[in-house]
Amino acid sequence: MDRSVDQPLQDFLSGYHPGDYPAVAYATDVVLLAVRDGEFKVLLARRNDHPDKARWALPGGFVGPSETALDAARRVLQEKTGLAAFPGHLEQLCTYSAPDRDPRMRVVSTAHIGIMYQPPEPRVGGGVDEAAYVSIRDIENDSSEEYRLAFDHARILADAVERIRSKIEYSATALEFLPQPFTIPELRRVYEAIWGVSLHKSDFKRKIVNSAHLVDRAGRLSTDPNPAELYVRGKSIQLQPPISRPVVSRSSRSD
Amino acid sequence: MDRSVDQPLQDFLSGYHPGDYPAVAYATDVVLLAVRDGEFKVLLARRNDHPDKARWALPGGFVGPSETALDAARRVLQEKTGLAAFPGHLEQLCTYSAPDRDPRMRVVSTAHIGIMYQPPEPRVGGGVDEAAYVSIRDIENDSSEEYRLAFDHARILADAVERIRSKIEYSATALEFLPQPFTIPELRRVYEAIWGVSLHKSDFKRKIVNSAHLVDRAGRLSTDPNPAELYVRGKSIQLQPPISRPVVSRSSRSD
DNA sequence: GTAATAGTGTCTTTAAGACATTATGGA
DNA sequence: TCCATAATGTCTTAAAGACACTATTAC
Repeated sequence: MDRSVDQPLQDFLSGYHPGDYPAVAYATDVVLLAVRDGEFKVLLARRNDHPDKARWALPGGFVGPSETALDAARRVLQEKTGLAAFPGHLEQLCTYSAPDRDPRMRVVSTAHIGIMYQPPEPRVGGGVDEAAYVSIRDIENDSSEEYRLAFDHARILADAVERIRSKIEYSATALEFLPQPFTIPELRRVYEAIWGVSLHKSDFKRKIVNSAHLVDRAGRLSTDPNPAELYVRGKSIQLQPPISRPVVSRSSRSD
Repeated sequence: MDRSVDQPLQDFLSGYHPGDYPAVAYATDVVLLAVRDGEFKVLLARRNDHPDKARWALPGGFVGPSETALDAARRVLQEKTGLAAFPGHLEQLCTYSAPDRDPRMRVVSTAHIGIMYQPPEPRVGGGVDEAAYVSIRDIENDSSEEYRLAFDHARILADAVERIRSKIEYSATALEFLPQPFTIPELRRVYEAIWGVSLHKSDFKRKIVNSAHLVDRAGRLSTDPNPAELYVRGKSIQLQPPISRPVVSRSSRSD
């Protein structure tokens, strides 16, 4: 336990001496998730410089001196999507602090999960030549090196995906993937895309509609063949009792 | 959106220029939770210097240059408990990055939750005069200023407590508060202390024992009046189906 | 004996899971 | 007419929640 700059608890609690603490670069990485074309996808940008040149990476950036990490994540999303204000859900995922996670210098990064409905085509430029929404399943089942992400971003993405797959079991998070109003079958397809399974229609509807104050009815105005009833979010952010995720969680649907 | 050092995404993805990024001090705060004397408690240390002099605070410290935040949290716990190796459960909670959360300078802190069985009396010294395990309920119901914590530690503690109250519903986390082996009634008292409710004995036992591979039987060796059966952790880290927390979550039990 | 605690059994209500059936409108 | 999709109804099995009861030992 002999560390060169091993700053014990007491220094933090009883006073500090400017310069005694190790400084780090503080950044954020953003996992923007969406269901596009019936598939669970993530926004990636291809690196065009070393290290990990030409690999796919999560969008990210440094946190400014007057920003919180959440502010910085929101700004990164605005820049990448081109939207004036990021309209979706944004939450903190986890902080990655391995000293060697970036070979250039010490960068501590607080990753965030963003969720929005139908994000526009990503912006390129400013040093990024290629950005795209990539299928999560393609990344998970990647046997080539095509989708081996830069830095520790594979780990970050896996953590984000698992967080969301778990969270939609017991919360209203899945509604973030849809516009308002939405139909129950649309919501079911969100679950099916995220979990990679197919769900029974009637059981699914019963669970959603019976969960207290999760969704409220909002008429029936769709122009579909057989128009489904419309719903909007209710005041509850919990799905109780939870909807249980089938055991298989990847590559088990229509392939 | 005019920020003085507003480092856009492209700088991070396409290269960097040393010195262009804002440096921060990186720290960890630790919420060490335990059930002691039948009460849900947290380890606090009283500050003996400004700012927030004489207020209770969470133990914490800077993250060393070769440490992860988790390493630093483990080290802080070793120092505070006096144990050679922290024997309990340790997980990341959340990162707090408000620019003004410490009035002295910018300190970004990744908070952690520690859980252990029967932590020893905390160590004092090294600039800390008083450290104690304080009842969560006393903090939550504090009408005086006695337990107004330093910095943003009230928020961190509230987040940690809610995380654990929620997590024991669906995971094996509650077992971390007990030694091995343990009895079902002991485990029930852990739930009762954390949630601040009383639970039905038979229903509780049925849920725990029926949850697949959560606990395994390990004989009956207790010296209690009517010795209860002993159990050890099973291989499952999930409690499925979850055990639902009663609606009231504070100050509703024996007071 | 009484009190305290551990454990068992059971009954009712509720939800889950599977599946059959009806309704609507387009190709 | 056939097909795709939305919605309803129902039947069986399993779990939740409430509660009654027995067993063991300290006092």
